[in-house]
Amino acid sequence: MPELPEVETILRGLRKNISGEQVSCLFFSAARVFHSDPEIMARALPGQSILSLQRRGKYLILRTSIGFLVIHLGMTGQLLLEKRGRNIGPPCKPSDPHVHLILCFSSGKVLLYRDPRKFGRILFFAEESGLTQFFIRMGLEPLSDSFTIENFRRILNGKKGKIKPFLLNQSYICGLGNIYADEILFASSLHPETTVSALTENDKITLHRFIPEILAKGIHSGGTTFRDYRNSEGGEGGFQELLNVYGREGLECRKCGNRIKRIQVGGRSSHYCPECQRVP
DNA sequence: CAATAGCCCTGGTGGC
DNA sequence: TGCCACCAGGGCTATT
Repeated sequence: MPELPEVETILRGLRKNISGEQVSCLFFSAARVFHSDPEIMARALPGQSILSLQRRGKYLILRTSIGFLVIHLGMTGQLLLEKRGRNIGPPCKPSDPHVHLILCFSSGKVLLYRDPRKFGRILFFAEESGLTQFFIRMGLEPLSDSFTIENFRRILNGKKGKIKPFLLNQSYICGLGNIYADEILFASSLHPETTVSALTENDKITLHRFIPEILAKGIHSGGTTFRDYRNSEGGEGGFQELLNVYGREGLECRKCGNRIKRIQVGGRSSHYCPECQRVP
């Protein structure tokens, strides 16, 4: 499940490898991952160069002089670089049925979008205004200067739900998913069912500190490979070795030795230590 | 407006 | 060994 650290790791890999590359040809499948008409994108992109790459929450944005290619990896999406596609026959048709987009570059490099579960999404915006409109409801970027304690307090203010669903809501803070949300709550010693309205000022300060800190650690480790995640070069991340609660149900808490529990909160499984994370 | 339930989708898993 | 129901979960839509 690619979350902010995984998307950031992919972004850095792509920046290194396809910045300035010119699209020579492309392939797209009929999968429902395309939330914009892929024909328009397919007509626009050949001949264009990748001018820059950015990330917004869990979205990747590839800018060309003719428009913006926006990609979300969903649950199982992968962006993979190949030197000169072994499984791509001319012009560029995939043998892997899970590959839904291929960008071939003039240099011979190839970028594949692969997504077995098809929860990902690909969009194309010819105008920057369309891009801006698309991201208008996105929340605070947790690793940007806008993630101040004042802004964090402001988005928490008046919320009635539990902290775990709050952290997962992309219109409040963008980029967190189930893994990092659980890890942030463990680091903050907060039970996932704590109501937002019950958070003390100290809780808020602690959360505000650990949200960027845990995400930065994830990026430093190259992301978390729990199952499907691979970086753009096909490699695995390292943060799964450092997880304290996610995926550790029944195992001993690294801090206190008690058994890690798993419960459903807001329809999502939540892993926590009943000893270290106080009951609300 | 805010919170929540249901839906999409397929590979892996566990029970028999 | 084979079969199959079941689960994971990001983000959107519909509902309360």
